[in-house]
Amino acid sequence: MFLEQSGNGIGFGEGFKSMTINLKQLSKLLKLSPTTVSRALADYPDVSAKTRARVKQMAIQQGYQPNPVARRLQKGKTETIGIVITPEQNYFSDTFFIDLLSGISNQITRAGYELILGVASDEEHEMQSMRRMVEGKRVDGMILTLIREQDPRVGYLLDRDFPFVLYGRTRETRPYAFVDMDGKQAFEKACTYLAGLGHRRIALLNGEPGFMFPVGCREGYESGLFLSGLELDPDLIREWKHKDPSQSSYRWTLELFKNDNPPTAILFQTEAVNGIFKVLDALDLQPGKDVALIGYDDLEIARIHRPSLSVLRPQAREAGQRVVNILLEVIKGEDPGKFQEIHQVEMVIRETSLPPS
Amino acid sequence: MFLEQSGNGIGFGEGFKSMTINLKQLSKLLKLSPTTVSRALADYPDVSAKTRARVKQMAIQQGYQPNPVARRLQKGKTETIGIVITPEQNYFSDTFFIDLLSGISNQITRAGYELILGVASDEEHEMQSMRRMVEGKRVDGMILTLIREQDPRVGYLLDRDFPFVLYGRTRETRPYAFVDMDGKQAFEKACTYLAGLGHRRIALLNGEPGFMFPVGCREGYESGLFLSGLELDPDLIREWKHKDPSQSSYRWTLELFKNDNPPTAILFQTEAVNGIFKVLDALDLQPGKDVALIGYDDLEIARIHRPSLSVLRPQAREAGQRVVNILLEVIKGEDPGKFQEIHQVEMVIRETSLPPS
DNA sequence: CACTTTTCCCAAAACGTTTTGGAAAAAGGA
DNA sequence: TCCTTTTTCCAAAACGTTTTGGGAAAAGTG
Repeated sequence: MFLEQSGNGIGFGEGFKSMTINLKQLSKLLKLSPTTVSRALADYPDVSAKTRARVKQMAIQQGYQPNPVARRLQKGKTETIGIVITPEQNYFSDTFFIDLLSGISNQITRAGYELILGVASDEEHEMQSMRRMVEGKRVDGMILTLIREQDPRVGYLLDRDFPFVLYGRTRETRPYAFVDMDGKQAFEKACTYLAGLGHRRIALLNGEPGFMFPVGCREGYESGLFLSGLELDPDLIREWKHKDPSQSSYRWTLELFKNDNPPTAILFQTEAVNGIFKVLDALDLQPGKDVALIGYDDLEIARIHRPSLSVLRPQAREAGQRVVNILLEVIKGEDPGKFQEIHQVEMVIRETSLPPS
Repeated sequence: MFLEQSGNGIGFGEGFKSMTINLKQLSKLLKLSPTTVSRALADYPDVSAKTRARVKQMAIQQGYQPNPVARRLQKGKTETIGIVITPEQNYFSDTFFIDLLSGISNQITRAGYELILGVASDEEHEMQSMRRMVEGKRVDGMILTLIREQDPRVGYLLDRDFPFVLYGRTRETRPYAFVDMDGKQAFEKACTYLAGLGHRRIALLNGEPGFMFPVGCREGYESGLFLSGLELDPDLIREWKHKDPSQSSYRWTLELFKNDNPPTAILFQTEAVNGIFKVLDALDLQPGKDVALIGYDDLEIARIHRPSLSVLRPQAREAGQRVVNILLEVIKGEDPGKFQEIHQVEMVIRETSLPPS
């Protein structure tokens, strides 16, 4: 046996397993009861300052760390939170998502919790993976991303009073906790900015229908047009469809320019970025000069590209941290309805947002 | 209190917490001892077929699932395996990595295990995150990716006999388990293929130095040249440097064509894909027609691009599944040295690998 | 029928913590 | 000095499983 081999020759000498000391052994070393040692380490007031110091010093010296599994059993908590990702939406390969995940992970670690990850190929497996975590008592709370307008996961969790926080929002009347980016404000701001530069034909390449986020973006776009005194032209709006290859971001953008009266500016979601650059290249249009562009998400390519791309920049890391902090509160028993945050999105003006030529 | 509220009004009636039944309650319902119920569910032979059936039926009816935390404590295993990702390397946004992760996750779930995820910003935090998992007794084994030539993680884990499997390889003489892609064979194959088409100036845009994978790729490239009777021109080799913006894939590719005698074909790693397309566009060179291209990883863009991109396609999902199966064996106590797999990489010829014009 | 074997079940211990409910010792008050 | 209060510690129970080590009943065997 590979791991067990070094278990215990003479008492507990060397090797991996024996490097790890438990509470009973530590208390024996200190000639104290496990109770006292446990309470000393947890800073209970009913242990004297002197012994507390002694205990802590010995704990450090011996490299004692309480066994998390045992603590979880006793405390009746898993100290674990779950998330399920769906690689099908290429959403996942956005740096934005990595930033979100990074914020989530770091905050969870800071709290002494664990993040368990499920990878699901579609909606059905997504639900299945979540149910396994929830009903299998594997997590204390769930984080949900990529929220749909009608999202069965939210109803499921609300029905059983299970703690969760959304990154995003859904159509649900019961109160629940969420952190969302203000897509409406962002697109409104970008739209009025472009209109302020003199653009009159502003297109929107929006995210996939069915998801909640594009709804707000469209509202912001329409509101931006209205505030600028511009008419809405339905022909200037395109929606990404992930499953439909005939709607690839390339063809999608191309159609826009087949218009008799093509746009002079484009607002777009991340999904469109590759297609847009290719189409502009193909049509020999200079980004910024011939067509103004403002994208969503500050991808690496947006900074590196020449001309550099103006973008709406969500603070994904910060949002991830907030999601975790809120979830921990909800797990503690706080009312989830108290935690409904809408974060502002910064607009970063670079080189692709010039006035029309 | 939000979650606790429904705990126990009359015995245990309704609400989330009470939906979940434990072994003792189940055994009471069956008028059996917890021992027997536990053993019935685990298919021990010392419980009669009749009662086993009765137990299983009741378990299903009551939706009983053993509390994983309690089982872990008793079994002395966490039933959990850990992985740490580093978003800094933009490696992580490859669909390849998602495929790998997807294979890993699914296989782990199938085994009834859990995958816990750490996100680290640099090498130091990577190590720190791993140590927390290992020394904190939070996992039974580790999966390592993005392996460097000298990788301290491997020595650390070997030193304490802790189970782990590498996706990739490193320079380490002690035996350890790994699953690696045969980059050497892949690049040799691609190189000889291009040479066979008549190309004489074949460039290599390789991955970041310090990592192990590009080493094999370069070997394969050199071996491919040799087998085809071509001379190695150091000027046709470029290496990606993530931290150095002056070495962006764009400038990187551009340099290649500043050569008096530019390449007629390019072999490249994923990191280069954006830069290559941009440079070719800028120089007005048609991929395939003017310059033959074979990339690594079957990214979405490789299929969608016109002309579609010939690639070397690693089977990341399958590799992820193997990694998990091997790790489970190693955790069981099998000798890790027995598990050293090098997987072949398929070459997919599409439209960018034509003879020189 | 008496003895052995097989079948079927279970009480108790164990995993490593934290919490509960004291109890002994020290300190304070009269 | 005696009683009360505070300080400091600890034994035992609990969390929900699985494993250990039988033991009673049923089934074979002669």
